[in-house]
Amino acid sequence: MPELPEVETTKRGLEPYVVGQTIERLLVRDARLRWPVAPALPRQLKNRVVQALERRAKYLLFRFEHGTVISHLGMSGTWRVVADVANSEQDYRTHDHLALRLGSGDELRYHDPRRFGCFIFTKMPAEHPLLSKLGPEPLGDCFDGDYLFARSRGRKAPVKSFLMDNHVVVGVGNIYAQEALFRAGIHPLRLAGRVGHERYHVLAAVVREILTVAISRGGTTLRDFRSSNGEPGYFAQELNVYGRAGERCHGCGSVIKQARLANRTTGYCPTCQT
DNA sequence: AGTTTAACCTGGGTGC
DNA sequence: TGCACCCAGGTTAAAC
Repeated sequence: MPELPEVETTKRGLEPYVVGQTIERLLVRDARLRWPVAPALPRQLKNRVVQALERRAKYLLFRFEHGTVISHLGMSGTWRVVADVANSEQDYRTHDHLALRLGSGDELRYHDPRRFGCFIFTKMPAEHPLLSKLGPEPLGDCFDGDYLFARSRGRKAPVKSFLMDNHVVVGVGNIYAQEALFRAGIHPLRLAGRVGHERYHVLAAVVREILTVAISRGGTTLRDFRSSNGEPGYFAQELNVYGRAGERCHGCGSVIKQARLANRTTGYCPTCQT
């Protein structure tokens, strides 16, 4: 589920429930996430106050006075808020791996069937390997066509791989990489170093627009964090190539093709994308 | 150093 | 029903 827009939506949804709250208890029901949840973590967080909840790339950052929890949703992670938890403590669902009991009486529960997510505490987040090498935010000021053009010179990887590289720019996942390249008219297999300045200008603008629109969609589908999440709609109606192999291009009517790139399915229009 | 590949997991769908 | 396979919104570490 989580691409950048959903992580952002999750962050905005949790924020009012968690910021300023004291962690009364962290319950680790299953520590086997991408990296095991440290046995010391419940003790480290007990009675600490969440100063802020932020997003960097697809990471959620729980800020405390003494450090930061770096959390990721992996491929299948979700958070939800359970209100008045004293009366519903036993209704944990399968794959509810973490439970954060808050001073308010609410409980934040982390659910992740595939367990690709993580929940790591560090005192120096800026130096943490997971964060220190990340590229700029796609919705931030540093990301534009000039930047992409400069970074891509000499690169021989396909432009789609380049766009999905977290060292280049963060938050562009498999769906939005495909959709952005379609809208920019760029073939996903074209070498990054052989895409021109003007096309990178278009690509950067399109990435921004797609993510911005998707965030607005996520905000509507995931607004109620106190009930179980409905499946996000992602803007299924606006999808042009993702999951559409064999169907007709919305632009020209050609049959959408599919390629395998870095083990990821990649749809594209052989006519519109060059 | 840049690029590709394998690996981490569960669950849902498909085909035999 | 069962089973064997393939696929899935991500990312790192290892291998070319």
